[in-house]
Amino acid sequence: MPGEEPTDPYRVWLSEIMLQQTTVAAVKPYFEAFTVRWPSVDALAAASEEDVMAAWAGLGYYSRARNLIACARLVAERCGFPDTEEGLRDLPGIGAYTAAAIAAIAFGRRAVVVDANVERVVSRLFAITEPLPASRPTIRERADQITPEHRSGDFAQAMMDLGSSICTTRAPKCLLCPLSGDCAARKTGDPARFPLKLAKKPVPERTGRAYWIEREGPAGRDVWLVQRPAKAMLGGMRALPDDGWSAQSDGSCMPPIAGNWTELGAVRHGFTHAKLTLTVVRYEGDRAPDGGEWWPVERLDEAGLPTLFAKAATLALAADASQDFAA
DNA sequence: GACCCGTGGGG
DNA sequence: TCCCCAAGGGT
Repeated sequence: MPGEEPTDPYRVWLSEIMLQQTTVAAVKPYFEAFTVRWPSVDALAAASEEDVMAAWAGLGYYSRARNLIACARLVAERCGFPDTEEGLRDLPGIGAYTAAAIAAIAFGRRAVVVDANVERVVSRLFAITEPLPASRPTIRERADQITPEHRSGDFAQAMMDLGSSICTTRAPKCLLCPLSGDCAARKTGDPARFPLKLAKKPVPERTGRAYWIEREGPAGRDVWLVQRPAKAMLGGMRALPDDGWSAQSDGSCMPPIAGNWTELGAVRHGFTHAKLTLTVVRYEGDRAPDGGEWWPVERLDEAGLPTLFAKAATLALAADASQDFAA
């Protein structure tokens, strides 16, 4: 990966977007699927938004997928990626980190690449006692000082590898670390204390309901799916209808149509800033709601449901199965 | 700067 | 089980 073979800006960009706040293991199958299905930025630019969102389902942070499409279309229109940090920085979904990473790795520019790994390594190397996030400017300055003029992309990848495999958040493997002799945090005797961080706010508990509405359609069983509004949580994704729960407030418990509803159970799901208990209820009746679509239950895995609603669907289908068994 | 946005794995 | 957190960006 580092150095030798020419690095395709499209693949570098795609992998960097996918890797934002996401582990390599989680990204791998998605990266493979995307690059097979859309081998170039032009191919991705020509894809439908619906297909890309569905292909992203399960990876999380869905605004990345919306920005991915917008970015691909801009780049295709302009006949290629800009080859400077500043040019890249102006594209949707590309911030300071990603612009620096692409400029360095794909275009061989000198750039100071600072992600959470580099923050940790640098904080320890220099034993920076100011807590994050206030220490960011200092960390960036220090990172700039140790970034070489040439092959800064390889340097960045080496720093990130060091941070993810040796200079880990907990129990850093200092005995294996090539920097241990220079590490100020190691000299303090407690390197894992770095980087210092401000205490976080507690995560609220929320409750909500999801509605399972089934019919016997012309080609088999269908379930009613809706598309979530673009900007909110899980924005733009297909989902089961729900009662309007959010990270800020509980749902209303109001079903989308009147009728008999049967509680099937509940699923738990943790988001970054809220924990949710989602009760799944099934409609017993013959009316159809509006503002959505019937989706074949047999092909539900192709609907691109975010993990929360995939869990809810699994619960509903298991309840169906046990009911069929009882009958 | 603060807050919003998912998910899966490790300890 | 629970908590922490990861190759961040947008507002």
